[in-house]
Amino acid sequence: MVTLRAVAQASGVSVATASRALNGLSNVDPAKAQMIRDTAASMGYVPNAAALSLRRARSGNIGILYDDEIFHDYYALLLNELRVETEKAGYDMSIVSRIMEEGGSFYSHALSRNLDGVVIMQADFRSAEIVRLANSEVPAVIVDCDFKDCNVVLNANTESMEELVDRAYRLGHRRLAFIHGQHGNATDTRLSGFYKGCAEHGLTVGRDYVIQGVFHDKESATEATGRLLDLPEPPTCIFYPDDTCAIWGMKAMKARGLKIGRDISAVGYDGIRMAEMVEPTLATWKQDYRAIARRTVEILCYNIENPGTKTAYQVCIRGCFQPGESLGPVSP
Amino acid sequence: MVTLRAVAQASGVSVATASRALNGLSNVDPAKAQMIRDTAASMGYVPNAAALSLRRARSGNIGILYDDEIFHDYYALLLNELRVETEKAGYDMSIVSRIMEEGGSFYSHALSRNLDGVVIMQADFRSAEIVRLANSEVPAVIVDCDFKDCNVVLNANTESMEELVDRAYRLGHRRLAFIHGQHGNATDTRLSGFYKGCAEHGLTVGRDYVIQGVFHDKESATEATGRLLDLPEPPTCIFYPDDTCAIWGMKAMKARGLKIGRDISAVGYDGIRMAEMVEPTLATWKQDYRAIARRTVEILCYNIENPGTKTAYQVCIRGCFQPGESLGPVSP
DNA sequence: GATACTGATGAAAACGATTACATGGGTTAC
DNA sequence: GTAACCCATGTAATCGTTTTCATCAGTATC
Repeated sequence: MVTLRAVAQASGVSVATASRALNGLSNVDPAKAQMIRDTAASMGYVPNAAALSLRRARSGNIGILYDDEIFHDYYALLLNELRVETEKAGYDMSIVSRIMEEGGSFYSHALSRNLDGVVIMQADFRSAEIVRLANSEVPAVIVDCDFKDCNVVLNANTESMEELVDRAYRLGHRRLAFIHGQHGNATDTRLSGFYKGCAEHGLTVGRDYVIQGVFHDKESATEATGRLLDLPEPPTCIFYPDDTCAIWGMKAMKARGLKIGRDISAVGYDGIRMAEMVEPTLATWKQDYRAIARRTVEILCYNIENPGTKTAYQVCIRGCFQPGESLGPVSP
Repeated sequence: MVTLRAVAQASGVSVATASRALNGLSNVDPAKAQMIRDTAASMGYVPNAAALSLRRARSGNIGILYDDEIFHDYYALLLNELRVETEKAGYDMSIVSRIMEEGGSFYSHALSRNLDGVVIMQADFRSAEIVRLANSEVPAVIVDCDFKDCNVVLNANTESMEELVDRAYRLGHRRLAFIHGQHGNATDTRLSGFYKGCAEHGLTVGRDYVIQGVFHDKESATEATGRLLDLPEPPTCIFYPDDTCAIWGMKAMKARGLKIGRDISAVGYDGIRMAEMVEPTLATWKQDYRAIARRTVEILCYNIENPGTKTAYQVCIRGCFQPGESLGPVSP
């Protein structure tokens, strides 16, 4: 590790001058500055991040927090965009999960690591720990969970569900079912959009038509789909908590010999890549991953660069309907 | 940020004693030590990682390096397991991609960030930069590329392709085609396994039956599949560079009215989750993501904890065949 | 009772950078 | 010719830890 001191010695100047030259400060003789920069480059000098971080209480690191299961497509896609944006903004991205907790906490971890800011991407939003972190002095942005007095970037769950219902309605569907995920912000807002959309068209939603499932889960999707299809008056269109569930659901439909898009329709959520790969292609709601990441990092950076001014942005990213063969006109 | 000095003052001892107490060193009065620990806890003291890192030239950070496209399932799954393992080993995981490069390099980035070690997960392995990093004093493990004198964790590409060919052969397939990815370690070793497997069974492989495609790419998979099916004597079984390509290929087959698993067989690679979700399910080679990650981190940690002893482990992770409906007996 | 030893504690250096302040030579102004 | 000023440069403090070394009281040994 070649230090600034070494560069200074090699250049025959003090560390102060070397530092100034390398940082391009004005008050140093241009010729000498160039010489210093050259020697630094030739020696392969790179500033020590730890020293910098110590000196200016800034680490240049942004932490991405989540519980687990990063590999689901939604998270993978989002994470990828977050990485692009954080790097664009000049930060490194550390992903921190829960496993390391042996008495440690997200909050103290953030503090100890000097994380300049954190993105809470997926977590048990009801845990005291998350609440503490979100309301602490550490700049934070929460994705897809509506926290009071915090920066949140939300998906327009209610509006999107409404639009999906509307699209189904306009294709003639009148008996709509919704298999939703575990309760929480995302599910609750989606449910609300679902009911709202139905109400707007004067559709009654039977109690049996709304089933709680499990996000990304094969068994639950298969079972719930079966239960709906067994109803005396089965739905003509089923909404799923996410694309993965929808695809498993479609498998269950096919297994019963139903022709998807004609006998029955299926609608996913998230717009993962698989949606266009399955057959039939899955109609779904495509999240705008790039926009989510961009706004998240934007807000986070603003909070980092303006310490003291705690903001509470509430941004909503809409996304858009992604057509697919799985949603067809209701058969007469 | 509550510092050690503050804790020491509050406890009425020197920072040295406070440090010793918190680190559980023996030479401090037990009662006093407990008192110090209590005050530290009550004040919410957390050690400053930057200071630690500066003091002990260790950051507790492991860097995961790759070019881009982290969101493909293979990388997402691997990344997830890597995270689990690094956290188990007590490290944080930073993902570093290429975008930040504005004259900066992976190598100097690793140096400046005090990264204790790096995993080179995906990159242009021919670039001078990667070669320099891999051969530098920074502990490094390379995944799925065979570097001389470096720690590498490889997939048993040759053996797995051989086994896949053998399985197809035993199902009666005699005309095997291989759409492979861009050249590089993975592709070359797979090709070698493919030819070896064919040779063992005395199969001749026509020049037209081996096509260079593009990893994870829809267009290339579709086009190459079409080209193979248009041959006067089309293959009875097509191997693909990865599952994504195989799935697109299957779509092309279906589009021609072929019944997959009977008229034609398709075999993927990687064993991503989508493989069991498509219809027909995709026969593929399932990577042992957990084992890859475990060994990678294990070797990396060994190198970190034994500085100076540069190892050059060559570990091979086998994975296993994952059956699927897409590979069936050849029709008579 | 003097000497050596032990064990707890504190003072201070060190890690590698930035930066406030001091210094000193050269220029300008009267 | 002297005062005032400017600009380049160096000295040293600082960030929060760990750790070496010194100190000092108490105890054991002869």
